Amino acid sequence: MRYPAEETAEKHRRLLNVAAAMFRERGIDAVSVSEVMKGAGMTHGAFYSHFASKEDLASAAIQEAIEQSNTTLDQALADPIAPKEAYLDAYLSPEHRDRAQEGCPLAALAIEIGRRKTDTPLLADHVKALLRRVVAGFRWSVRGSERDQAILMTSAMVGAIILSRAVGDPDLSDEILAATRRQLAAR
Amino acid sequence: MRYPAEETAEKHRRLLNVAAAMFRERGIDAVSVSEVMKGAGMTHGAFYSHFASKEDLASAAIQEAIEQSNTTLDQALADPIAPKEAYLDAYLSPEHRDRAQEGCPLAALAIEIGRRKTDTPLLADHVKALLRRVVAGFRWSVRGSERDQAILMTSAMVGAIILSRAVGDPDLSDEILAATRRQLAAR
DNA sequence: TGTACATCAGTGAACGCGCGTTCACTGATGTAC
DNA sequence: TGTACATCAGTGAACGCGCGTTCACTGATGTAC
Repeated sequence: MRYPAEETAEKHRRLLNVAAAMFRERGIDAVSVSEVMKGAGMTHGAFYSHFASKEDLASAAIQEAIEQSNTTLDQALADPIAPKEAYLDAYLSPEHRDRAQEGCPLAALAIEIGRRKTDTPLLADHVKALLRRVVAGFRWSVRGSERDQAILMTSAMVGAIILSRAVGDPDLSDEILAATRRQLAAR
Repeated sequence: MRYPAEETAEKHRRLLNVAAAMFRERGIDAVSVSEVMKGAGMTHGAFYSHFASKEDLASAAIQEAIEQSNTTLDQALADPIAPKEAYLDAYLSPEHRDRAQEGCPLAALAIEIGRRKTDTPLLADHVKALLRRVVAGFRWSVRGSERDQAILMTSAMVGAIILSRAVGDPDLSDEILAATRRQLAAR
């Protein structure tokens, strides 16, 4: 049967949010179309009224996750005293490590996206924009190499979250986050 | 038919090497048992004469990849002049980025291993040993925080390779490697 | 404003396919005598 | 040293299963008049 336009748009939005969360938590390949549809309260057949393919959903969900994650940086940049420290605190926190489904898409999907190639441009644009904002928005101790420092910071943050999730050991995991935070805040 | 013991052991070794390479290149989930067997020149049925399950092969192949990757650090530590710079040069090189199949298992599999949980202890032990050797084997500019510096270095190296593989853009990819290298060498 | 009908998002059965795993079978090797 | 036979790695067909995708059907909505 036909449905009201606003209801359809709302379901589409719900689908994107559910997919963006499930993909980040478990990986794109490991999540089935049926699971996403079930998560949004529908049956799998309706999927193709919203997206042309799973590949298509993946791109849209990655874009959605990128947009969501940008608000974390927005909030840190709004900190009048120490935006860099606010960003480090939020990103390198045990909460972020334990909640991949609403966390940084780079830390959750970068390896998988690197392999599927289709969505690498999406990530490239995101990283470029991220670096630009980080270079301009944070205070850097060494002059002249701001962009290099922003790249090191980004690499280390992404790497630290990934490693903290990959080592089961809670002590080592916490230490990786804390040490990376200390080192990056000290510069 | 029965086969000579040495021939069987050789096939087992070949299986491990093929799996360690294919898993790093394409991810554990994306590689099928049949593909690994074909890569080792056998048919899929023989797989269960060598491993109890794909899960079992995954653990063994991760261990194999870890051991292989340790020789990269061995070589750098053997450098009499600048072991840290030698390690950074080898790890943060375009060659390493482009050859995941023979590269660092952390950069290739950390996210997937973080999700499957079974093999997180393997990675924890690897990271602990890696940090110990890096702390002891490299020269550190700031005294007292050697372990923190080693953790930042490891996080940044792993993150930089993952990001350099995830952004399609060749210029940005090269820049991420070069900037991370410059920043880590400067300390 | 009321009526007739085309639209199309959602349902659930069905599709072909490749997955991990099992199994009956083969036959040279390694062992017992 | 020669003979008889148990072993077991490898083959390839077959298993059930879940995947992404397709399809005939439904029926309230939105549109045309």
